[in-house]
Amino acid sequence: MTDDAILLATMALDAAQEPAKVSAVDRLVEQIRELVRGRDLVIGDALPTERELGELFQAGRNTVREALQILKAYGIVEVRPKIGAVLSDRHEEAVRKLFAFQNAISPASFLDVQGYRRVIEVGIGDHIILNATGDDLNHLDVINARILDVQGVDDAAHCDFAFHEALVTLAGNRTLLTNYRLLQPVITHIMRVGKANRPVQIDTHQTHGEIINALKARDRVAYAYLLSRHLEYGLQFVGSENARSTQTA
Amino acid sequence: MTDDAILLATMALDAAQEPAKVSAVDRLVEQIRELVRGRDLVIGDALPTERELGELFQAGRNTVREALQILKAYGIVEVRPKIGAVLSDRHEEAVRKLFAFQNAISPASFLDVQGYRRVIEVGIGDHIILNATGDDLNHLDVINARILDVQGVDDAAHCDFAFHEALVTLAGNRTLLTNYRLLQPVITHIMRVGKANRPVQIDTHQTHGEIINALKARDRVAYAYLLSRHLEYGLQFVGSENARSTQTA
DNA sequence: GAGTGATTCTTGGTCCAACAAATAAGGGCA
DNA sequence: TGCCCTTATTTGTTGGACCAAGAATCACTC
Repeated sequence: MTDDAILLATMALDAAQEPAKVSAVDRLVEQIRELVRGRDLVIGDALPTERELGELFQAGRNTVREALQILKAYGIVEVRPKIGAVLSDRHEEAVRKLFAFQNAISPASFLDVQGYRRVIEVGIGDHIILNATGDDLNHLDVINARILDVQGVDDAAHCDFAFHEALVTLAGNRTLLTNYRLLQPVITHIMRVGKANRPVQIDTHQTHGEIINALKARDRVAYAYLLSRHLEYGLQFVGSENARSTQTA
Repeated sequence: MTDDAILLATMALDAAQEPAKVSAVDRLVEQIRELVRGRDLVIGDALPTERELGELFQAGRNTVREALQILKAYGIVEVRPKIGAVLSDRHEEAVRKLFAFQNAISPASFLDVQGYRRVIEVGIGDHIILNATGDDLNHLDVINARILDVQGVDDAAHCDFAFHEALVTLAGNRTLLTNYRLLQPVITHIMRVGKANRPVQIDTHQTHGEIINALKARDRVAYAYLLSRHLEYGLQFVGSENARSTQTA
């Protein structure tokens, strides 16, 4: 945890590089964060009421509300009527939402995302083959089986993503997993489009199974081949749907 | 979720629009986004004033302001006094900031980040070797040369990152590049710590040069080896820094 | 005394009015 | 023309008002 301590300290330094231009709202955001840190509040604890915060920091309630809106957008608090603002653990979700927001403005092509996935999922093959236990791989089977039980396109897409997410989890790298999860909305959307054209739960389950078998056989070449083909397979369907794909993977 | 259904129904009666959020602020956020899309506004264009937005969407100015605070936190508008809200291109920066914020709460270890970088940077080797032109690789030389001209640790770290960023850029995948850039604060910090112990601009330049030469020779094995060693090389210094820091603390 | 229903009170959600600060815009002047 | 000053507009901030929803309290009944 020494790494984390240092990282934490410097991140704080990086964040505090805005000398001038302090609006009351920004000041309040920082003060509320300090309040949270100072009181050692944990997820689920409630902050003072808006009126109390205003009195505490000498600010109007509207100003407090604007600060809370920012904190809410950042996913650190969740404000419930009558209860007030409570500390939330939705920051990862907030990052995902913001990321999708950005993609909605300047959308990356499907091909682009699939290319990213290929680099990641193929790249972790070696680590999985060298380190994954039999139980790990059997767990993949369990997750893969779920796709046979669902009906709607949305659920199927979520099951599909859950499998790939489990795959990435086996890489044992938190940064990698966090980054991969960032693309969850985009990836599931790609899957939805693919599955909408033609329900392929059985095919997907089959292909996932082959990928798992390649891992069980510790065959890195087969794994990379099957995975690449799997990702490209979905592409031919989204290709007809979305003609915006210009990037090369 | 029955409450949501009821609320949704009333919203439909009220606004006759698609499932807008239950809050007027969230509704405004969406309406302003639609306004931007509908008018084909580009970066730098100004939105209507707060009062005009309020009149346009039947909302009070404070409500408009709360919506603008969210949009501002999301990095898609910037509010300037007297001018009003203008469209901004800071959304990527906003994502990075929020991502760093998340890391400050649950920080990943250095080893974790370096492992992520290894997967990415090694994984794109094949694509670079197959697709990069001579000019592309010469451009890497240009960027690499800059590290010899700088003095401070911070500048050296930024140059170092710029090289790796240029490397990832050659993968020609926007999603990949965006994700890599997300870790810029963390990565540059790792570099700062490494270079603080011992100024190694010349060594770094040398190693980067070897990596470029491997790419020029289209030698993927050498590229993967040199890059892996390069990333591990930095690790030993951050390791000693951690130990030293623990003793002092 | 326990349970239950009505009432009160607190709190967030929204809006308005007012003032301060900042600044773009326009007019006056050399 | 070019510069400076005034003015008007707009954001920044605050306080207050009201509403709706839900928690808390109290009164009533069994």
